[in-house]
Amino acid sequence: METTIRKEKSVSLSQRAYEELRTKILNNDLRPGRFFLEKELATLLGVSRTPLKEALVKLENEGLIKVQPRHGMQVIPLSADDMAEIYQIITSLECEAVSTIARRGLSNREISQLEETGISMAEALEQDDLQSWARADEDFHRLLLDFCGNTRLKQTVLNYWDISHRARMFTLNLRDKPVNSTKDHQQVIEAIKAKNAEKAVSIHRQHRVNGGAVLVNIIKQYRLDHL
Amino acid sequence: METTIRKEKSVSLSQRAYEELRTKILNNDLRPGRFFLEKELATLLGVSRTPLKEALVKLENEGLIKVQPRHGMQVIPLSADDMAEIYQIITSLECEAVSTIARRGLSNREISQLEETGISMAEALEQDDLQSWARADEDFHRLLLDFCGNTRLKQTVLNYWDISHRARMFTLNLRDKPVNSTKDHQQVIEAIKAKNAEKAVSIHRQHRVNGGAVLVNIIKQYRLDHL
DNA sequence: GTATAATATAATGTATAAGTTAATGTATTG
DNA sequence: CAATACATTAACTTATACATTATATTATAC
Repeated sequence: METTIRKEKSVSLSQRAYEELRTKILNNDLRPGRFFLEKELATLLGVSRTPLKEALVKLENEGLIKVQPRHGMQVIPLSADDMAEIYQIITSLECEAVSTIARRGLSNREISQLEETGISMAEALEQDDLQSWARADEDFHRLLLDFCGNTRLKQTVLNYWDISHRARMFTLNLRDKPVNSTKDHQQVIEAIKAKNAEKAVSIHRQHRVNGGAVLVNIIKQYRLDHL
Repeated sequence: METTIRKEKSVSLSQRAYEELRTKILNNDLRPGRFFLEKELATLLGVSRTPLKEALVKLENEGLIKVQPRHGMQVIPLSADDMAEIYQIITSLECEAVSTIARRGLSNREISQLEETGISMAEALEQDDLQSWARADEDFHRLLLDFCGNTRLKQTVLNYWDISHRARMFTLNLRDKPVNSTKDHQQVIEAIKAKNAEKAVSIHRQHRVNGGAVLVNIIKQYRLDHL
């Protein structure tokens, strides 16, 4: 508790503004496309404009928002085309990570960690808990990025996850039950165990291409052009 | 002339600070690893600290610098491992672009544009003009990114090009004459013409993997751990 | 009624002062 | 000589005042 307080005190206002704003964006608390003026946001976050501006520069650089001078900032709405672009990048880089891992191999401990996420996903499905399922699914993908060992690749993918997060969470309940995901993950793990990079990449790519297509189609189907 | 002045006037001080600082970084005008205090940079660029801070936030976000509170900012030195990481990402995303292009095909005009860069590269080699060669080489890669049509993928790759630019320019004169590059490029173009995505990707990947290995090896060989 | 010019307003850019805090220097003690 | 405590200095954070400029509103001319 005390360390939390102390840690909280050491975070600058600009860092706090950044984190709060980013959380609101990812939680769909700020309607995409709507403009928010600097003074509105400063009041909302309880800071002056200087730390707020710093936060806005970071978020714009990360592709989550766009600042239009004199009109304010807006959460960038995501179209189906945007999602297709983003998934193309995520797929490419994750496959690169999978390829690296499969060629190098993983320790038994690392394999266990991956398998545990599959168990969690299956349990979450049994309990009809899509939020837990999504977290376990993300754990799987994140572990792949961790094991790859390329910190910049991981950071780049995480950034694109952020950008697509709202759309992924928004459409979670609109998709069919993700029973295939667990199978795909298991097959990727098997291929990694066998050090079959080509197969691991092929399965993972198909997994991501399918997932991306589902998402893009939902956006088109529901005409959600302001996600 | 007047439009230049007017355009110049409309660029904010923070944008100007960002561009000047970025140019200095890419030109190796600021020694990597050395710290520069905010007030030093503000004086150097002739601005106050507010626009400078904004510039620093952007550059740090782009991975070109690191700001260490109370010590100032430093251009991030690049090690051989860093370059290996960066080239892994560039290679993966460029190959994704090549795959997309080769599967979709290019117009005759687009093919011509690519071939023109090969001509420029050959001419530059004849004249022993490595700077011109480097520009033509970059033109080739940039066109691939343009034709792919994924603006985020292009932006991400350009950002990593930026980060690696200093190392690439620094080592330009330390590498063997890049005669293979022109051949590789030509073969990629031929495979794209034939809509052979697998072949185009394979050649391009090998091209980039080789280029990356050369760079990484030069950094290791010359012990250039502060590039 | 429409187009244009003038004016007012509001949003943002920028500079800088004040406050906070971390780094450094110095003195003291064991 | 090393470790620790304290004082000083310097770097950065933050708030806000002022300047600039883009946008909105109003007035005027045709």
